[in-house]
Amino acid sequence: MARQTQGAQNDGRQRVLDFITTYITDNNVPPTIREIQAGAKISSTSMVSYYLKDLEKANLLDRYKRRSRGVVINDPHRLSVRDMLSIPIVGRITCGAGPMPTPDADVLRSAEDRVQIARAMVKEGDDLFALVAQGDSMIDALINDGDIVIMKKDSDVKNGELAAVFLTDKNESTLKRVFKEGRRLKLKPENPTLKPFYVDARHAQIQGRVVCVIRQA
Amino acid sequence: MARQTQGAQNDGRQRVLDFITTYITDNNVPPTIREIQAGAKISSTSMVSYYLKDLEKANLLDRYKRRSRGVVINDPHRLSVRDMLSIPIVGRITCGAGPMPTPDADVLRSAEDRVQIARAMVKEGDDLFALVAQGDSMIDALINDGDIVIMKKDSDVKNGELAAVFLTDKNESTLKRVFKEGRRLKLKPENPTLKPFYVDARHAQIQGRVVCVIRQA
DNA sequence: TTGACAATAGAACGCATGTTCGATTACAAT
DNA sequence: ATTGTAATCGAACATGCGTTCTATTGTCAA
Repeated sequence: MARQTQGAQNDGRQRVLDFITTYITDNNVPPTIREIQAGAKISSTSMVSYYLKDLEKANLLDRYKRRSRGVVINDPHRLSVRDMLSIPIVGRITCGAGPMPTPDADVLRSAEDRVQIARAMVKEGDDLFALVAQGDSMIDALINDGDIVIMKKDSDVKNGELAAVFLTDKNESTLKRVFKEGRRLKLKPENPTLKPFYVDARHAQIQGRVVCVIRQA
Repeated sequence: MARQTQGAQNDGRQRVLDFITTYITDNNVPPTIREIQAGAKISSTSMVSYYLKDLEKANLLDRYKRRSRGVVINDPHRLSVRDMLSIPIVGRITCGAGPMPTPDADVLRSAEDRVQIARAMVKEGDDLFALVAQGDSMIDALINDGDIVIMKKDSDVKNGELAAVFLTDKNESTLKRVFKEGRRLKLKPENPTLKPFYVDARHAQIQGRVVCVIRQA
């Protein structure tokens, strides 16, 4: 059974751990020993050090020795800013007439609206931009009005990837799964109830590959 | 025109700013003056201080006086851990027979798989859980096999919200926009090409509201 | 009780780190 | 050249902050 003091000690330990956690999320910086002492109501810095050593042994946190604010929470679920991407929304897609807006450097930088997504959600983090779907014209790609489509700029895609294709003869863009079949492209709607169709590869121009679709309620 | 030295100074300033930015994303902690000095190749700590004062005046960063590592980048695009949510994936939905898995406390805590999304993406951050769509049975909700559906647990929804409804007489769940019309519910597919249908409110049980749908390529 | 040991205090020690300041150099305008 | 100002340097100074050490108390087992 647990000793009486064990309870008190765990209390202190827990308070320290909790304080550090909330302090980091609030301040984006770990606290100092003395800040922990004050915030977690510990009676002395040596007690904080004592608990810290304990928590480190229990693998609940890591420490950088002799470095100021050198304590990090050891939680696999814990997120860091590295895990997030902020992607500029460069325009709208109608999937109707005309090519879709392509992002140049200026637009990317000046973009006010952005989507934040987890880096884990996409394989590659470069050359990404986002578009807002407009209208019902992309139902067959399972994309609804208002959906945010995150794309990677690319002029070529692998077989079976969902991509934006500009059809020069029809002067319109469309989102389909692309399969190269000799001189023609098979364009397969994302909607499995619809049939694929075929176009001449010379009249099709790949604009980018769909990386992620986000629909907010 | 700019002076010759102006260029050199801006170089230093820029190097300092860049170093701080990358240091923070790498270490989750701002650097010390001397770390900046070494990392940005500045010749003395007083020069770092000089640049820092400049950058602060230019509103590119904020500082906490006399605090170790007391420098923060002032970038509205910059994210912090507060901006993110980590949502447990509690199971799969087939939208076929049976109710969909509902999350109890145990499942939530033990969930290994999680989705990270920006807090800005959802209005409320509590009581969220995620499901992975399975099969093609939710095409009329514009949800595809493998999509991640983020839901808020709730037994009631506002008119017009996309919700998971369990139909007791058919013993199956479905995702539809729900409109209360007296004693019956209008269930409208998210797919605008499909017609809504009606059920008796006594045979329908709302399980939660769809907050966000994420499709990865 | 007594011995062993965890828990606690308090303070001092020493390196880490932000700050300051006088001296020096570089450059542009006069 | 001269002068004013920005840029730079080096070093000292003053805290900030982690660490350590000794002494004391509390608790359990024998």
